[in-house]
Amino acid sequence: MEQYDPQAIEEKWQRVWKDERAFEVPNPDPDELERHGQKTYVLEMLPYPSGELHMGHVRNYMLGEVVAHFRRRHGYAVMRPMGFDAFGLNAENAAIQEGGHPRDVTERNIAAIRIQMERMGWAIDWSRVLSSHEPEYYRWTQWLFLRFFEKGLAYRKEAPVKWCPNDQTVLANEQVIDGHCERCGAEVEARNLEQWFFRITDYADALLDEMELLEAWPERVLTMQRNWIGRSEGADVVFRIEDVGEDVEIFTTRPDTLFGATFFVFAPEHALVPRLVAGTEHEAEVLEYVRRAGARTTVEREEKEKDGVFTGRHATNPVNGEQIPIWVADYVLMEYGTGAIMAVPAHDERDHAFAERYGLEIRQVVEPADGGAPTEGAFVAHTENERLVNSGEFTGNPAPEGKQAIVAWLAERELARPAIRYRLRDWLLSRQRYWGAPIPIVHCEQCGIVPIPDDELPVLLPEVDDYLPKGRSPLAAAEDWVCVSCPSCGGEARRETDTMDTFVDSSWYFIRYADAKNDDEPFSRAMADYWLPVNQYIGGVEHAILHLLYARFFVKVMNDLGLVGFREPFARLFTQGMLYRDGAKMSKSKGNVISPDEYVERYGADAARLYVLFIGPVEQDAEWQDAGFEGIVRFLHRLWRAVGEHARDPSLDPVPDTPLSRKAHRTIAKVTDDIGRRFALNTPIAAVMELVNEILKAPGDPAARFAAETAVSLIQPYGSHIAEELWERLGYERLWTQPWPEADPAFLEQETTQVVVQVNGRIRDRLQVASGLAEEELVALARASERVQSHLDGVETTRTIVVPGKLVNFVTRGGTHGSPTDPLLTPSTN
RNA sequence: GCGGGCGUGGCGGAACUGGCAGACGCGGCGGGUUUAGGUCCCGUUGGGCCGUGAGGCUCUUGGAGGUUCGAGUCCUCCCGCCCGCACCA
Repeated sequence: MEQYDPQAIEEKWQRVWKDERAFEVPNPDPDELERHGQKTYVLEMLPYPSGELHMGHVRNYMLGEVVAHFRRRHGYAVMRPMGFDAFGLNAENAAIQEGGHPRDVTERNIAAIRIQMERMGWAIDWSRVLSSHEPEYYRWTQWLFLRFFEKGLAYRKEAPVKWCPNDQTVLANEQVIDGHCERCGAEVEARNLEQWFFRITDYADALLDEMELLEAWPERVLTMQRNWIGRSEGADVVFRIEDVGEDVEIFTTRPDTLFGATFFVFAPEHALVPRLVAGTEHEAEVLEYVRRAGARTTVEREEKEKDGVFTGRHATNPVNGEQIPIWVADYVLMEYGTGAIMAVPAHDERDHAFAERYGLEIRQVVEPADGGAPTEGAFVAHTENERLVNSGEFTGNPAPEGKQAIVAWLAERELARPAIRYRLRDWLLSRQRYWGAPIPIVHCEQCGIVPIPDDELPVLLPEVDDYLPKGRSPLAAAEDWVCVSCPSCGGEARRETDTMDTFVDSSWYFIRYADAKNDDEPFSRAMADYWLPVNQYIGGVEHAILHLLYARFFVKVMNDLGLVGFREPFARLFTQGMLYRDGAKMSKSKGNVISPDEYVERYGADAARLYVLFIGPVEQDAEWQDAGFEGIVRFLHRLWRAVGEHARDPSLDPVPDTPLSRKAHRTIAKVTDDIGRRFALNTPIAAVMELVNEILKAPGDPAARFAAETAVSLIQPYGSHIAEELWERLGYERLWTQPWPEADPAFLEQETTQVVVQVNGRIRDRLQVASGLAEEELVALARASERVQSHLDGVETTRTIVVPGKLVNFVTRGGTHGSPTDPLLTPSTN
């Protein structure tokens, strides 16, 4: 048999798959959905076409590849589509760097990635391919925006927003990490701007509660989303400021500590602050403080020691009428709650630090239920069981009851009500950038904000000479495009010039795949409901609170609008680990990417396909190591040789019972369990390596051909080309359509098994014994062993543990620290 | 600080429900093929001690305890690393 030539066979099979449309899955006839067989939807997150694929991508897509092949060969119709997240800053910045028009650069990148993907031989249904920058796609993104707008779920308002001075655009809260732009790392600035928002906060509870509908999501991702949504239960409480005749609401999660509120704090940005001090001796000092605080960045505010300034005013604590001093301090944030707090220095670390610094009263009002002497002026952390002290008529109550009682008491006087607050903010979706879907809105002097009628969609992205970011949308420069007549009154109007955040595009693409060619609607509900929710979604954990939260929100809204019949987009989520190199995440900006191209060119796609999975557990990060790659290349050569040596052997039926046929069946069982149940994709490769090694060591085994066929069949999801070629050389056709092999239990059961014999838990011998041997006989055999004898000589056996088919353990008097028990033979509990 | 994860040979990792620790691969060592190097093939490979030898004993999964006949696996405490969240009232 000739040498293994990956280039030749890979080209050959890729052509066959293309010609035969091997991985295209047509949609069923809408009237015959029930008669359709089993189907499944496997999806990996779509790439940004901001460059070419690197090995990190290859690893990601190999996950879906193996799952898709595995399920297809289990008889499922598998939809596994692919697309390109083509709009947005990633692609646009790549275009700016390369110096071309974003469309040209993006489309060039898409073409290059598609070639790479086809060269990897991935079983993708290319008939459903989509790209979010195409009018055929973003037309429906705009259409969906309008549905949201009609329901009041997309709205425009002026608000303090995060501005990235480098990317020259506003950002969503989710895109700000530690005060820095998620994309470019520049420190973000606060600005007051009129922007478009999605009302995701209306869905905060649904996003939390409906996590129960998810079949399998990593706990880590759910936790991140829970933290991000940040639901807190407590109460809004009114503090009256008599001096200026104002009632101010604050939010607290601990209304039971109201008796410990010894001062009151406003955020510097709070609108009431200037009025509070107007004309007083404190005015200059307070306004100066407010000015300085405004100049500080979020990061500076956090890192410095807490400071603030007294206003000279007092607020009334509603529970006891006490007049407490009002301060202004920038550790209180305008963005959360009401921008004002009651300070309870005895039980809040931040308030405590502040009180210590300025000599304010610290009054303990809760204590652990099991007593403990209260220390004057100390910070007392909250505990599981605590009760109120120094709290008037509420003293002695356990904290939870005290909380309710105090709120109820205040509510009767209209001074408080139960309240729930979220950390989650509405999703800021408008961007002052060129490369995105235009927001389909016009601004009319007469009618205000007017949506573009559906039949005028898409609103095409205009051509402009200069698409570089300027701080206002480059679309504004396309004067002809901007000036339109109002769809409502026909008068003069101007188009909205902001574009949509690219996360809008990717919040519904997974439904479009189900009906990708539909020109009349974004997708037919029948097809969407047929394929979705996605059975297995695969992607990086970096999208835990951006894409994955937005997509869930979109689906809930679409469900409420009657567009789809499901509430969650992704039933099962798998987050794969990152591929590192030189200790850093592989990324273009760090310059440490490894392109699959040179490896594919030299060793073939199959070697790369296997190696990215063999490197370690897919859910864990992995460090790229060139050295290990050689091992996979050698294995493929061994596989080629092992199968070649037996390709002309007769195919025996039934397969003889030999060591090799047994090994083959054990391998089937392991690989099937690893892929199907455990989602362990590295160990199946090791198992097939073992099988191949044994074939090479036992050339005369009459089941060698069967073992070789098995190895080929099991490695097919990984090394699809070599497997297909060898399958053909074995005299068969189209392995990708063949049923997955089944392990025959008769071959799994060994005639003899190895039993470990221990004395006091230490291994003294290993015995080959007949399977299913009675316990008594097994013990007798074990006891008869010479090596065991030497350890049992002259000592009394107090106990004998038997695990059938596995182990015998003799326990002797004084042999272990455990207490000896009477019966000579103790049946094992496991 | 809170939440999640991880810690196993020289390296990547295996051991899924407590039952042979180190599968598989890399690297190393020895040998074969080769004019030579590389490739390729075969063998071997956790540490220590004893034995001329076959072999035997013993230690070992970040550390210390515990449960158990038996612990990498379960429990408690500690150490280290990674990730996420964090003046959220």
